[in-house]
Amino acid sequence: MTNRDDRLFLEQVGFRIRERRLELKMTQAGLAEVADLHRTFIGSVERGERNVALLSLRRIARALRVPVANLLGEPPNT
Amino acid sequence: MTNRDDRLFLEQVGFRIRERRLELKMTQAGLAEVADLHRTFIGSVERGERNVALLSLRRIARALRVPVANLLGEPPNT
DNA sequence: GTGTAGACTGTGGTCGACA
DNA sequence: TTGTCGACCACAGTCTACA
Repeated sequence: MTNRDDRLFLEQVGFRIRERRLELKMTQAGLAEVADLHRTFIGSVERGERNVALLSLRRIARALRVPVANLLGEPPNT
Repeated sequence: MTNRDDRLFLEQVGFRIRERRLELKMTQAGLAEVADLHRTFIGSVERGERNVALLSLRRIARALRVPVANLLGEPPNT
């Protein structure tokens, strides 16, 4: 558990967060402050090292002004 | 932290999980087995008592054969 | 500006038992 | 069949410090 597939998924989520953050020209520290999370934690999430909890992901999504779903990289649906 | 808004969000996610589970005529124990999570944990998630982690939410979504985004109850976007 | 490392606290998640 | 109640362990998330 935390097999290859899981890691890949978390890495993709992390990558989308980073992409969006850079799009907004924010730093990790800046995002951390808006999301009310710690800077080092944001960094490890972006690297796909953390199995982030739903409420934290939502805080990040809000700080990036996108729906949580946009960070998941799933096919749009139903 | 775990303010009213957060609780409401988790409750909505929980409700969507329960809705979908009943649609598939599964029991909590049945869902738990397919998702490889514990029965009591599924129950508490459905009640919105748990800030479920992303990988666990994904396991649940897969067991319910829906994208994770479908459980979030967000407006479709971008 | 970011990654890493370590120590720490709270809670995600397991499990068994009983209503 | 589901909710609840502990007891328990792993890890989410904080924080400081240094490259």
